[in-house]
Amino acid sequence: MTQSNKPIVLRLAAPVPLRRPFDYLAPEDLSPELLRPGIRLRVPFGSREITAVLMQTVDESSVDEKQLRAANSVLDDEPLLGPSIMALCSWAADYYQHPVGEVFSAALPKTLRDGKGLSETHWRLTVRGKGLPEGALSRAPSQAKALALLQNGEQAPASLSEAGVSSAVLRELASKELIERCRGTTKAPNPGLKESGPTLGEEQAQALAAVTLGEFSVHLLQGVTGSGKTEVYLRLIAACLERGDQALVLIPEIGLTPQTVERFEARFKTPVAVLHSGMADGQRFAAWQAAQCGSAGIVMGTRSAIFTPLARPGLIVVDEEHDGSYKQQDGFRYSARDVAVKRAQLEACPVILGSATPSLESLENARRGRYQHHFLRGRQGGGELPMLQTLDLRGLHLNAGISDYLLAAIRDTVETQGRQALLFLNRRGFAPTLQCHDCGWVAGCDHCDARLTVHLRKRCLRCHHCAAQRALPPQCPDCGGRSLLTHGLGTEQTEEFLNTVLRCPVHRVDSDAMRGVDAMQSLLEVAQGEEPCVILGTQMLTKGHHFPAVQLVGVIDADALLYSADFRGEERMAQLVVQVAGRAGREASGGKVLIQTHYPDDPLFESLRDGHFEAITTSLLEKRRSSGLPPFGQLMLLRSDARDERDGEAFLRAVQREAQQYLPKDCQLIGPLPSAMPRRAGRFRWQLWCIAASRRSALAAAHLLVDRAETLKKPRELSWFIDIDPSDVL
DNA sequence: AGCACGCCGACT
DNA sequence: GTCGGCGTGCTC
Repeated sequence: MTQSNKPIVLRLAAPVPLRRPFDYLAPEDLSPELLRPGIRLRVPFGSREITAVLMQTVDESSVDEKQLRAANSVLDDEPLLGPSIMALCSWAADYYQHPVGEVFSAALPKTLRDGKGLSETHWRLTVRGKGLPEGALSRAPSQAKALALLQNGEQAPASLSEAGVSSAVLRELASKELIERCRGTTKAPNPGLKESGPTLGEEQAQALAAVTLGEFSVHLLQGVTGSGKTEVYLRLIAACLERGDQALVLIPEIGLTPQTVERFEARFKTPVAVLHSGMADGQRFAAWQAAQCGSAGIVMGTRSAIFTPLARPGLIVVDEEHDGSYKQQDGFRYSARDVAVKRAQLEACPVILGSATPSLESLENARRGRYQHHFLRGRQGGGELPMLQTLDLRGLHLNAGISDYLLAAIRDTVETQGRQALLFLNRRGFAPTLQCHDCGWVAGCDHCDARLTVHLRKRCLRCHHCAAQRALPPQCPDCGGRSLLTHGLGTEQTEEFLNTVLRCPVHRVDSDAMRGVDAMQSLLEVAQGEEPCVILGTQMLTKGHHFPAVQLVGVIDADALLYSADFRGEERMAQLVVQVAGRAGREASGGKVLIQTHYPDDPLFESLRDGHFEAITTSLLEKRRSSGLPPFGQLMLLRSDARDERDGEAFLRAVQREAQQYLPKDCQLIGPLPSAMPRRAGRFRWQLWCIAASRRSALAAAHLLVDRAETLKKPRELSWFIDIDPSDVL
């Protein structure tokens, strides 16, 4: 009996937007044990050569073997991605129904995606350097010192420069062939502390004790601003490092301020690798490598850092887990918080989700006992929670949105008490509408179903949904009328008003005012300086920053948040008010929060006033349960985007018709519906909702929808995508 | 996403 | 007569 010598088939993730892997034959003359999942290969792809990641080797290809091409070369002798990251990426590609290749791309820095090798970043002694007789470099003390440091093994450039060794000295030693570059290898992170933390409170100690390292568990750590969540993270990280493991810390996008990193660096001796989207490729690559080889004990980053491989993962922390920036809003639309939980499971380590205002999803998971729930109720350092007060706006006279009562409170804060006031208004610009008083014309965007916002400072009209911008017209373009009115309110207007009635500085904090890299930094410096002032801003203000001298927080228009078309409007409003309130009186006591609303009797405001965030979440969860919305039903959207007004609707309707008969029983298709803003940037957007009662059928439904959408023929210029667990349904 | 192949307008 | 416009179809 002749046994045919079956070739090994390589299943690869190729960096193309296709939802399937590609099979190849192994390169000629290669010992099979080198073909380990997680290595990269160069393979011919159409007419070009690409870098792909080996997912697995299989005995038989799903395509005709004659069509298989052989890989050109193997790039790595060791897998770049370990088994848990490999499994994580495969899971994510399936769960989010996103092309595998693009998911794997998220786990590699650009340099490695492009096929370059791991760089040799560290320094070590050469044979010659090791054999150097004692006292040989007595005339070059800095070189001798560097050599002495390297006796203990290879060193990263960062740790050498910290020890006072300049790169010039290293160059000199390298030219004498006493030292050489090498690849940094796994090395236990230095678990030592630079400084010890404060004594833990009882609740903090309890939370800390509940986390067992070395096994999977999910912990929801709920504590108001100033309750010491970070201290619990730091203690856990210390324990993790003590075991020789690394910790991965995720923080929201805007929260990644130098201060956040500094706080960790001040506590620990181990290097902290920082990863975020704004970094240069080189820096990012260096941080990735430090995480992957294990030379950094702490890896800290924004959303995308969740896919960074760690040599010895021991703990994952997701700070401000409710934060919207954890959900990617284009391309690969994953939630880093949810991926973190999956990753912890695969790595068999604990994950801590921390927030003052947890998402309803996490709260429900805690209620069901899937997550352990820990509360930190007391404020560290004896600071008291600010008093929340609603201000009934009905019938009151307003100046730029500010009632006389709020103005008096601001005056009292800055002028009498010499403290700072923080005002929150979630609309930038001067006014959201420009109208002609003579004919009623309203300035609208040519490309979106939106009104243009008046920006007086820049004397222009801007669309906040696309790039459109034009000069402020001197007269009505329709009738030539000269009296143009503005309606509604924006931060610019309130700023202008406050400047006319207050003597202290008014600092505006929105994406217009915070253009430069340093703008936020210098504002924070002003705020730390404790000079009496008003800080007026949008959403930007609610994230993480410390304003120690703020005594009064004003929410100028709480109602606007409630009117959101999104079903998460109320949840967001409550989170936002609590977050913004957390900025008040952090160090001092007697902080006050004033919420301006026309609906002071709304139970939501009543609960906020009484400090019952839990009462709010309980009632919101009840509403979600009765309507079958998340977290009780799993939501996904098939969204279309086309130049033609009707194409998207027709396409989604066709998908719906075909999918309907195969849909699991506990799933429901709704729509197609036009988006809340049907036309945006010149494209018409439609969406098909799918709500599934169970996770299992949600996955089946997602497969089904994508399969139908891929098969059905569609107009050329129509594009579609699926959004699993969407954060915004607008 | 790339990239090639493919069939119609203004240039050396 | 060709260079090149971007429509459309494929990539193991």
